[in-house]
Amino acid sequence: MDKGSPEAAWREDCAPRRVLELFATKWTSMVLHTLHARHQGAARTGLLQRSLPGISKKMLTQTLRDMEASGLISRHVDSVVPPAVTYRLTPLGTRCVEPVELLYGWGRANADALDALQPRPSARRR
Amino acid sequence: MDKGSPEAAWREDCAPRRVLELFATKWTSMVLHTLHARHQGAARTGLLQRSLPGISKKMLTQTLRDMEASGLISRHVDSVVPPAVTYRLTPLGTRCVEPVELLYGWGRANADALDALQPRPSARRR
DNA sequence: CAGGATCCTCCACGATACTG
DNA sequence: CAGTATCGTGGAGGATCCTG
Repeated sequence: MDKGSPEAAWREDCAPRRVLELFATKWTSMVLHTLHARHQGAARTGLLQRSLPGISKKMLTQTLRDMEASGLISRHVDSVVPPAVTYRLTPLGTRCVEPVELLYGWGRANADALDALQPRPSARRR
Repeated sequence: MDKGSPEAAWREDCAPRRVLELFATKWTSMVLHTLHARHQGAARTGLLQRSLPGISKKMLTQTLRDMEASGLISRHVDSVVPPAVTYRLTPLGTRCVEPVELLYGWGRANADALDALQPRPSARRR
């Protein structure tokens, strides 16, 4: 592990940085939060989609795929006839939930302050 | 689109959700981390850019603007002749650092597991 | 029900050049 | 040094149809 860079900051491919980039997606953190806070760490695809207003089936699947590849969740195919797929938080993912929940809680705690400041998240001047 | 579903989950415009979307950007979390962990909560523009390999001047400014609008940081113009602008974490921003640092720490702690799982962050197969 | 395959839109992001 | 303006691009993200 070469950490000798004086001022060179963290390399672009270091693990923490890749983690932060993992969450630089629209749905990753919200899927994680929903899975944990609303479904005790396990839920089927349809339920997840219903729990995430606005997400498209494509993005749900894609996000779940990425999270699975990152070891945050695991995929379980229960049945066969009408496919019943359940996603569960892995131990790794469960440990990762804590920071996200803190961020979420921070948002709730400061909702008023945030509402007062931000007129609209997407309303950027043109 | 029918709104007001009974189990419609969290509304799309609730504060926590907007917070998570705030961090669904490439640089927000990294600017926050850098500002806190490497510069004790205050740094000038140039230093920030040098601390964030790969960021463009445009994105730096834009990210800083958004963070300022969200109350995470404050902007201080020190001099006049050669502009010397310093950005500082606000109390709000400082409290927000904790979750991000946890996420960052989680990445460091599980770097090996993450490296083993993820072949390449940008190499998405379809 | 889960999710692949397609097509398309739009904006996040980057490179460059310019101002004060 | 800090910031803006402009332009171009990739790819995230959405809608729709189709499969087992």
